[in-house]
Amino acid sequence: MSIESLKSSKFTFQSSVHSSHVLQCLNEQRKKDLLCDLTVVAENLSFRAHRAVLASCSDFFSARVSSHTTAQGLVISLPDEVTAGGFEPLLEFAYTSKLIFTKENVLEIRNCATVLGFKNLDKACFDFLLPKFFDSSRSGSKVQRQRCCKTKCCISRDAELGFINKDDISDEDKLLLQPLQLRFKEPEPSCPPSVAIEDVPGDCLKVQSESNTDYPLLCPKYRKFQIACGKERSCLDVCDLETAPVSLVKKDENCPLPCFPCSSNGDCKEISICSKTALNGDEDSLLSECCAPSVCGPCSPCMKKPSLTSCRDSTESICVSGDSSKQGLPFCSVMNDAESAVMNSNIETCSLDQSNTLRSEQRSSEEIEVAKQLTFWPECPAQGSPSGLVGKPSNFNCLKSWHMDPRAIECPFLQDFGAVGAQLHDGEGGSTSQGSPYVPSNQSGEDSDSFDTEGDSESYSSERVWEMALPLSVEQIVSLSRNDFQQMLKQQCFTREQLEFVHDIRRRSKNRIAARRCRKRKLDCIHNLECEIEKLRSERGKLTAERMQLNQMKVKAWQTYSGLYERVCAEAALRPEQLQVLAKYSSPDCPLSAFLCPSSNHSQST
DNA sequence: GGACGCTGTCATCTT
DNA sequence: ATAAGATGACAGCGT
Repeated sequence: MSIESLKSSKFTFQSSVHSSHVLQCLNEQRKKDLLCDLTVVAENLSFRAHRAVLASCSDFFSARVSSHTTAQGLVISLPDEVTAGGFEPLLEFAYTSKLIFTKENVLEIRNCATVLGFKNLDKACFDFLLPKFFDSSRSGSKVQRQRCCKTKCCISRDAELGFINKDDISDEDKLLLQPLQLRFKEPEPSCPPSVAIEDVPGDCLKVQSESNTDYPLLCPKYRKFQIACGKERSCLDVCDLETAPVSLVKKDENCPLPCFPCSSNGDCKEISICSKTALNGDEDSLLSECCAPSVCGPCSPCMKKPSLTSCRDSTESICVSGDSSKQGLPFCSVMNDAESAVMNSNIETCSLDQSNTLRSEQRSSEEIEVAKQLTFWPECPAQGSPSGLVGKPSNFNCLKSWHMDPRAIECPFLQDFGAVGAQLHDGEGGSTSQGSPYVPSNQSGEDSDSFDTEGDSESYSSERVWEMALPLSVEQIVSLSRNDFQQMLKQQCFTREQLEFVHDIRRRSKNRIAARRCRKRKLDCIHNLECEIEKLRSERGKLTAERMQLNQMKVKAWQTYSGLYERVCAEAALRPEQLQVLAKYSSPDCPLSAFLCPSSNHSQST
């Protein structure tokens, strides 16, 4: 395609975050009851909403809303079978794409979803999920799991392998299981439904209960601190807030701080399902959006493949529409994740043309030419390569140079550091990190010494990530579970240098986080011990005062009884030998003894 | 310029 | 065997 023809081409900018932003704004409006034009009544509760939103999610609302022309004040009473408890999560889902449910209410929600004709949920979610929840047929072989971290690990591993049956899990296990990211076994390698119970990078999730001595579920690693800090420990100590995925934060009324959904009774099982399909309408991908690391190939079908970062991912893509009439096929080139990682952005390359190999050469040069027409594209060699666009060194170079252009910093595409995805081939181009003329000389190559002493290690790591042309961010390298990480390494074609770097980044980042946790625990422990010391001091003061008071009372009582004894003995006119016998069988504390030998006993009692 | 606190990293141990 | 996390020790940096 010539430059002239490209100049006459139409360009399309497609933002995949736009829709989620819009939805988010709508949700905020709903919460503030702004621009809401619909009241939904379920049982005795009413919910405000935007009719357009509900109509777009639900057949029921679509039918009901379209039959009303009232501009304002439309009130829709839901059928009796739709409960408020079942509807509310659906309403949340309509505005957030996330369905939060428990094992207890999943059936209720499913029923409501069915009645209301909630799209994207029925088949993709419940039909898959419910058997996992309620099928007890697969529970036979499960062994009794140990509590604490090992439980989590076992469950995590089983869950990742898809062998888990939630019925097999004890309440404590559920507690541990809940924040994990479960991926049930996928029947098909492509586009399988999955359930996400999102992952917690932290460790044991048992929050200390009121009893304070309830340690059994704690990880032994934490037990020392837990025991040392005793009662003062709170959920904050266990929950790693720094790395907690927001979407799984449960609002625990017992915990003033946002923490993972743990409760003292061990009964926590809220599960969050993220769905992009509410935005893109891809029903099949409903549950796959929250799961395993996967490599997105260049073709549209693979867009359904699980995306590692889908729960938080926001992607931007540039869609360059070529002249389809000349191409013979629709041509949509979206720069792929490989490049996107290089640019710390999510610019995908995907061709609707299944035979993308043929066109990739054209596309690479075309894209460069097209990009040149965008004002922020700097000069770069328009090299073609028959090996395909993805991961081609020429494009990397271009993209790198683009990234390094100061103007590009303002480019919204470069704001996100997100997507995992495209394959990064190191074929004929070799390592893109080696000898790239676009990499600043002071940052190229291995410079571990300077790395260690860089001021901002994390940002430096991020820089290195794109220097190394890695298709994922530091955050992703660190936050991947072990299995996911291994899977990712298998799927990516890393050079040895890249591999070492990824491992290095992961190790150091994890250790950095661990060191922070460790220091925080120490500080918390010190603080708690200080509090404990204060408390003990205060308690000691109280006890000392109490003891003095009791002593005074004792003296007073002794004096009183002493007087009474004296009177009794005097009135009884006991003879001395009778008094001796009486004293013999009296305790030394008895006033009679003092009466007989006042000096010794009195001084003793005081 | 030294003390101090914070932070990242490494080495080592435990799980 | 391997990975992950915890933690002591050390070093660099800023105040």
